[in-house]
Amino acid sequence: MAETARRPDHRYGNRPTMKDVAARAGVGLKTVSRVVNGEPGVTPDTERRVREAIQALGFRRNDSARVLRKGRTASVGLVLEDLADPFYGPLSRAVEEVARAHGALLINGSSAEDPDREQELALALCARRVDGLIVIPAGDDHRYLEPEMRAGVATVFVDRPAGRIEADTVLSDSFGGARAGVAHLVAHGHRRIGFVGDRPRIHTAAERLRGYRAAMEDAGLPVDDAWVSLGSTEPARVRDAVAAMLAGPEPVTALFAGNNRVTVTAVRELAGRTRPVALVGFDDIELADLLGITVIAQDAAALGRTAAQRLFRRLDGLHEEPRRVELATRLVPRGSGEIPPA
Amino acid sequence: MAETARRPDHRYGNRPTMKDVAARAGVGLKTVSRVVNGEPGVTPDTERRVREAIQALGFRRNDSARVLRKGRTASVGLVLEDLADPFYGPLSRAVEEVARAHGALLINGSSAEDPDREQELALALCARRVDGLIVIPAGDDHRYLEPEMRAGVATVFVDRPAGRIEADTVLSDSFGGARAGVAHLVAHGHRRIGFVGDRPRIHTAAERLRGYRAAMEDAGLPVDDAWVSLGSTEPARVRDAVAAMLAGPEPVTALFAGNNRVTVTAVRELAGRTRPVALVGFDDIELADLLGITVIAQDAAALGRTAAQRLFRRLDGLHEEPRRVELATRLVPRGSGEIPPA
DNA sequence: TTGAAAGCGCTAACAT
DNA sequence: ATGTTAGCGCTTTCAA
Repeated sequence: MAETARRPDHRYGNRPTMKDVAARAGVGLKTVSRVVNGEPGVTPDTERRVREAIQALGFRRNDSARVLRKGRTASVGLVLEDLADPFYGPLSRAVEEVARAHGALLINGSSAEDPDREQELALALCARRVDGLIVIPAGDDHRYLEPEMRAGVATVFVDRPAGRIEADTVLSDSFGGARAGVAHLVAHGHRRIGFVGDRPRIHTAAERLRGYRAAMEDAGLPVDDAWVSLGSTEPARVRDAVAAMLAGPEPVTALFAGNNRVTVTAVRELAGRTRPVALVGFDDIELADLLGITVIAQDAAALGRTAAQRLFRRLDGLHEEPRRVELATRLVPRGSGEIPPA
Repeated sequence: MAETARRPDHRYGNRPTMKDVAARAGVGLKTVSRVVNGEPGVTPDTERRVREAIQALGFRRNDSARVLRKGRTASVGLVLEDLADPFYGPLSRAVEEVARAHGALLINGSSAEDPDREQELALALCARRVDGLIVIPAGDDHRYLEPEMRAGVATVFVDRPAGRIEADTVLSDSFGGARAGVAHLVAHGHRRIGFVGDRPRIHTAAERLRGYRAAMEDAGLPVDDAWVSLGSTEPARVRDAVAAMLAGPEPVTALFAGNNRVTVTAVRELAGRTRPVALVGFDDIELADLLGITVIAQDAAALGRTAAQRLFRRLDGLHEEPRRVELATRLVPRGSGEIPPA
């Protein structure tokens, strides 16, 4: 009596369903559902039989089907720039912890700083019907998310603000941080200070440059165009920029590095030189303490945590105007920022 | 003529469905499906009308429903130890890149080195019907995954082997790497060498310790129990371990650090001392070049890439015995490992 | 070229 | 306490 497959076997390797469990346990489908979901109204004996059938068949609930019916996926999406960047690891982890506390899984992807890829990723996540979306923008126009947000996808932007739409946003105080860092260099006697940062269309890069200019202006210092260099954070580009600022008859005596990638390369470049050059970098870096690198530290985990908390508050039904939160940065003097002008 | 809601509005904020698009475009449901999925057999004019309706309604295909029907989710799960650990960032990113090349999304979660949490996460991913699973094990018994793997979830273990089941595995050569690192210290004249590693039930920690013992034995050197310390990688624990080995009348003259977390703390501890102590660490670390830290480097990205490639080959129907791949490590001398005994 | 009907595996609503 | 029915939004199958 050969039993023929009831279902085409291209799917899930022919996994058992609740129906199969019900048949085996000799109960109704809904009873299995009750046991699986821990709902009340099942006698201990029935429950035992159902559990045995589940065990014997190796049944596991298909959450895709569940999602389709319930309308919530218990998952949130995180679009960031590069999972491999040490700045985003703690941020992701913090988002994950909050999600976990709310019983949700985290789906994440890297935009690689490409606006098209950001959009493609964000929309793919929406198609998966993530309950919420946390985005570290690569692009500066997020109107493509409007239909999704109207349809109920809670969305929070982190690290950089949303472009051309209103949305919850959690940022670090890039402007204030950079201003404080540059002021610190000024206080130590520097007058020719260079700024090497990320591409200008990146919000944080622009803000930090603005902070630099503000601090210079506060001190009544002029800014020579040759002291400012924005662009890719590729080591070669940064190295060239640093070298250029240190060349010539009136080289800068101090540098402000716009983010962790720039700082790392700048430190390497300065290490090969004899004349001491002061340095303050935005973002803390592992082992910066041992190298004596003065930094403007921002709390990546707090950024992620704050954003995720906001997201889940929205999912819990919070209805209010989008809010913009700015987290303070902290100057950590370790030596490199306290070197006097040569 | 008030139009009443056809669907309860607790779901997806009442998103339009293909049915809605079909009604608006005045075509059948299947025609919409054809357009959305780029299937042939639709006249340009019909397609245009459908696209207009999609645009007007802000329709986006519900992939949950699609998954239910098709049986594949185009997503893979990654269970790792801690997304915030700089070792796992590049690994995740590499997995993501491969997944992306195959049109799949990545869902990842941290086990926090807790076997129960690893299992909970892995099974939650299976319930979501990820097509495949990449696991960096926290536990040492993975029989719980047997039903899932039989049901067709492709599974690859990375960084550490699976416990009590047969499965594809991608590892670094921890034994060989540690052996080479310790041999390097021996070659520089050290006879009393300490080993500080992670908890012994973690496979890589055990293998590296084995490599340490092998190198010592190769050199005909005895190993004093006081020179070996395995346990948590918490800074306090590591600091105490290092301090203990450096105390007493016959302190170690060199240290082998079992992983990146240990190395970082060991470097900090040694930096505060006057007597020079040689150090070789397993795992490369950012800025280790500037600090002159000699390391056994492993390629985290290659680990992730190799595992993901294996996974997708399985998903493409590869049928063969589970294989175990071991990637070579590389000794990178930078100074700390070449310090002679005090 | 197009569409109607069936059904993926589950849960909500409503019997019994 | 338990079961039956309908239907989530899509794809598959088959007919027109």
